[in-house]
Amino acid sequence: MSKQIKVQPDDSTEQKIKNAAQKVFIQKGYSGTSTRDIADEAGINNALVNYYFRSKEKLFDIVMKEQVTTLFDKILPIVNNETTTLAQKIQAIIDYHTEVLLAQPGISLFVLSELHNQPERIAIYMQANRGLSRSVLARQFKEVKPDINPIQLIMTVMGMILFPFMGRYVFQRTSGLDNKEFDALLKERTKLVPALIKAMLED
Amino acid sequence: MSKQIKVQPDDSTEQKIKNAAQKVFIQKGYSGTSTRDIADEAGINNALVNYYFRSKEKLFDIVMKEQVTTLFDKILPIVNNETTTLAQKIQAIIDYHTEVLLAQPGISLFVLSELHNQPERIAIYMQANRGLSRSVLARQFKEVKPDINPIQLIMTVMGMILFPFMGRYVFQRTSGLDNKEFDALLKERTKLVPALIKAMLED
DNA sequence: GTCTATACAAAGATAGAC
DNA sequence: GTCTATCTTTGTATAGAC
Repeated sequence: MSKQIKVQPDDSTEQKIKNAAQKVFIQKGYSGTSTRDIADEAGINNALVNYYFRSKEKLFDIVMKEQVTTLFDKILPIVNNETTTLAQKIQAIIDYHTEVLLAQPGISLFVLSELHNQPERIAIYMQANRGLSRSVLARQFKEVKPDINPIQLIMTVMGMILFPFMGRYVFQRTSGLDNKEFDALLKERTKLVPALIKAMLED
Repeated sequence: MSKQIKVQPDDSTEQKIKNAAQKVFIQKGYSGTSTRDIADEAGINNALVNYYFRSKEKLFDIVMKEQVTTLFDKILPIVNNETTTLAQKIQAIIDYHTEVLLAQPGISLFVLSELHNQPERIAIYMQANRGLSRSVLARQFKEVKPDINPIQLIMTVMGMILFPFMGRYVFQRTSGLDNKEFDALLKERTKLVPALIKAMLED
């Protein structure tokens, strides 16, 4: 009698294709990926990619939109929270991005790279455009540092957190650290970076 | 009698192809670029690409190696200078990268992206591997901050400088600034970033 | 050295059988 | 809904004329 009531199956063919597409697109980029790669990764016939998503481009749009949302749109509630301090917001952004990227390390490089390769499509992906510079965070920053554009703060925080993930391969090589040790370094940055920003705000 | 003595012509067909390849590869990435794109950009027949460089892959290797050198290897003399202070080194790195990227804004995203897409070829491109962590700069940093891995400093500095160039399109959009204004912001960072790092070293 | 023409392979997409 | 087979386009590379 405890029958499941029509749960969306996460192992439906459509979902399998989407998951596979996300993985392969992030790894190889749009033009480096063939629809056959995706079909192979999903373990299904290559004709089904077109059957479910009409074209490679449409499937890519879906994946890309999701990653842009994860990277940018989801921090909007944080930066527009009226009840938190500036320092709390920064810490929250740092913690969020670190958590996301530890789970899916490739997305920041993927998103920025594809936006660079296809700037004419940026409008399709980015919706919350002026979200950052008109945010509560920007207003709070201006009260402390009226001479500095708030975008400088955003770029600084994001650069310090995201960049090590984007260049991980290089940095891990030059430092000789293994995966576990480097992960520890990345987590250490969730404390190191706020300390730096604190100095920026007080000085 | 004042005859030029065999100057390498920068407008030779071979050079035109290399210049075109650099431009197109940086714009579209390896797999997004066709040899016809390169030939068109160079204004020559597409057969000549293979004639001069044997294959797309070999041509790419040449371009890529050059960009990696520009981005990483060329700062080695700076970080290994025995006569400069830590703060001077950091300022020099910042000034160098800012200058390079203002002239050629795409290279950091290009290099990191291709290294990510083709990690198995990283050995071909990166030679000065342990250069950073065994540098004079690393030694000097350890004297001030023995508890922090010097790679944290490197990642922080590079992240703060390079990241705004990598996400320029996004940030310019969210800030509503035009090209000139955003360039000014980028230059402002050559002073803003060292001030932050100073706080990191003193605290 | 440079061009035209073309061979050859890879990739996106569709038709039609099951 | 899923498969096989195939059409078409695009892209890499080479042969051969000039």
